[in-house]
Amino acid sequence: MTSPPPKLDATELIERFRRYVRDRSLPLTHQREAIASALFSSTEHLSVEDLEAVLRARNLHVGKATVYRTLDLLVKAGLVIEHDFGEGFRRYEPCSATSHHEHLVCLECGKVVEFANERIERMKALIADEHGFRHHHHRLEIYGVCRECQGRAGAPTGNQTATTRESSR
Amino acid sequence: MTSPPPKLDATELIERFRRYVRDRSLPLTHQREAIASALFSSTEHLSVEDLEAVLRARNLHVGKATVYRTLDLLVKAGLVIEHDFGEGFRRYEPCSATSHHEHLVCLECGKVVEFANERIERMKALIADEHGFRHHHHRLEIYGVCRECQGRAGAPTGNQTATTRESSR
DNA sequence: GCCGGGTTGAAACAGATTCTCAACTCCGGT
DNA sequence: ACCGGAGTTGAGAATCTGTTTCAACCCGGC
Repeated sequence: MTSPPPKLDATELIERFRRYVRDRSLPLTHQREAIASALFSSTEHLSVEDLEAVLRARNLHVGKATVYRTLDLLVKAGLVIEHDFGEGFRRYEPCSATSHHEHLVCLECGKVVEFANERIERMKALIADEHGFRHHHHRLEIYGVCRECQGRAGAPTGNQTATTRESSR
Repeated sequence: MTSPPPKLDATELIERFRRYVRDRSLPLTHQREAIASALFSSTEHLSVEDLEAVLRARNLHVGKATVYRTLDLLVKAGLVIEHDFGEGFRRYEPCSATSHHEHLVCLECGKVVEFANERIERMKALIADEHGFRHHHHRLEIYGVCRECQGRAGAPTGNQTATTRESSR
């Protein structure tokens, strides 16, 4: 069984971001703090739209151009991971403390469940080797229908009940 | 050992497409034949832009809406596989005769190498199961640097133009 | 050849992301 | 506190991929 990977503390991430920005003599603006804080305070895979909603809820006005620019900065700083689940837009996730993890995505409700698997990790290194590639990173996403959604639509299979809800769009 | 997965013959694929269309009482238009033929005659992972270039080179004029619609049809027919390598657009590949395969992508030159791995295939089914997901499809891409590119410079000193693979998206 | 439903293509549209550029902010030096 | 300049911001325009619209057109059965 795979356990839910705990995230780094939001405060720790913010601190690292401040350091990153300062070390490069870049200005630490209110907008940057607001965006980083909003994103780090979540454990979901947020879209830009989601993020803007969080900021609005905090009564902060930040232009979308700035949101995109700051996200790029956070990715470059290695504090945020960018995902593309094939929805036509990207999602962003605070950098996890645990090693690389993969994603199960429900095609019906968009729920994303994370899992880590040591064997897959090893295997992908092996395969890269086998083909003479120096492995850099990889992406593995499994798309399917989660238990809850199987209960609803077409599947005549049993309708067992709830599992933990991890994230929804 | 993974061997290069051979494609189905272009003629065979075209024939299947004709059958698919006919069986559904859909009209077999010149545009559909042209698009299918253009795509099937390639073993690459073509973008819509690539495909339009092939059509132009054959002096065929097909509207882009039709290209997109026909690609959807081919995917539905199971004769073409749609890929999203996170570049901001999709690529299409004639359906291979072999089972599902994965992709190794070189970050330097953009080369794509295909491989299949039975164990990964099994493992992903297992993981989906474990989380109560009905598996639909998945995507696994390993990004790294191929042997040829490792031979060349690694430092940011020189700078070959070679390939511009700097996908900002 | 006629007819009718499915198809086509140009252009409008839609959604995500990037670009433009004048106004503004951060921050180190004074 | 004040200045100055480099870097940032934001509103909107622009871009890019992909979809929708709709009148004209083609395919295929009769």
